[in-house]
Amino acid sequence: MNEILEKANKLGMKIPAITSEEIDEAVKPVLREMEKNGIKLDVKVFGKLEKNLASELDKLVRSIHTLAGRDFNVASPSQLADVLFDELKLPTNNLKKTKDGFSTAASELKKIEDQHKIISLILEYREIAKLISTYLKPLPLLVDENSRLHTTYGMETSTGRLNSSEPNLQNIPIRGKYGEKIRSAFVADKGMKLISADYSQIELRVVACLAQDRAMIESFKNGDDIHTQTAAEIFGISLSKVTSDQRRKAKAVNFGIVYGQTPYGLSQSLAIPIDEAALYIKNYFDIHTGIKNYVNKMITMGHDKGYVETLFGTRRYLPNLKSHIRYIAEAEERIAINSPVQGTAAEILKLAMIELDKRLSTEYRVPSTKGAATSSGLGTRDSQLLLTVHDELVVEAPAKHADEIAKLVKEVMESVVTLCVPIEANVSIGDNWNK
DNA sequence: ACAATGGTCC
DNA sequence: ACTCGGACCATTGTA
Repeated sequence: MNEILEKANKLGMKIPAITSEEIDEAVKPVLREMEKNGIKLDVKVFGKLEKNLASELDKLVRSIHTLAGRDFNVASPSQLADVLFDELKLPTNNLKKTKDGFSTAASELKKIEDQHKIISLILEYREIAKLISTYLKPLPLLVDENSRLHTTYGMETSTGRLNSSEPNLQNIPIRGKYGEKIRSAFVADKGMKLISADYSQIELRVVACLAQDRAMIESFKNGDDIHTQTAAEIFGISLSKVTSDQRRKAKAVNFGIVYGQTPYGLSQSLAIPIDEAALYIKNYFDIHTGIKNYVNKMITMGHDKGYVETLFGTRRYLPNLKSHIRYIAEAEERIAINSPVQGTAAEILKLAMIELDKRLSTEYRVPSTKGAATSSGLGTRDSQLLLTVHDELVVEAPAKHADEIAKLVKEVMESVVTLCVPIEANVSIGDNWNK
């Protein structure tokens, strides 16, 4: 048993006596089953959306060419940079540079969005082109005879997370103008429902416990809105005075904590001055001394042992920690901070998958030898795990028993480990992945 | 075939 | 001078 686990159990957390290697062995067959199950895609919805967006895209290209004064390939960053910065002479003050010339990344273009009408059109072009080329066109070509998509899950990431490829079903759009529409095309089969369950702030809860951060543990125990709580702390105001913009900034601070926060990184993600970002971080660490200690501890451990590890013992080796090139060493420090958190969260989800698969097959699955209902009253089809997206599980279940199975999913996810704070899963039932 | 750039997700 | 953690994939443009 590793140090972290020993200490965790002493602190009253109930952590199963199992190693990361054993978790991985046990989750493998579950993954193979999920791959075989697949998820149904409503190809018609995709077809209609593609048609509509293709014509949108066409209009956008024409408008962009008109505003530019000539035809060019909007999808080419180098041609686009020529048009924007050489020909239209848009300001390049705060813009990041690439190897040759200025960046045309969306985050950079947003800084000059009010300088020319063409910018917002380009951003819209990019959004739509992305959806068509990455999702709307390729995915329908991959469905089987039952219109189901089958991904391949891998376990070779450096933190212990799972990955999904061919196709990747872990980056299906959810935000933006068309995210919901795309997700709604992932549907339950006839007579079935999709149950989607995601952990709420699992990584922050994990780091609160790994770091034994008093303030954060208190917040989670109280069931506070963690981002509002953080806003009150870093702005030095009372909870009721927190504005939505302050909450947004605090949310970025909380995300940053898990990534190994730097003033520069926070300033980039919020598009604010570095000084301002540095102040937020300072204020945060003044209150969250546990987190501050955790950060130092992981870096020290990385230096002493050459690796850091998760609750269940997944190791991340850190050969670059002693690099004399500053930014290389600093990047490795952020990895040292993030890996135990991201990796532990991944282990918790794997444990939930293993347990849920077990419960679904013993309690809610029709024996394959018979087509008839069982004593549990289920119909002729199984309930089954379909997808895993880092902190989310998607299950397909007979409509008649969706409520019951949704309760089981939530129960399993929330009790598979007992951390120092409650872990909460939000569950929804619907005909598609949207809800 | 491969690197660079950009973008989607957690 | 210059970066935030982990993935996968599309397109462009060069080799």
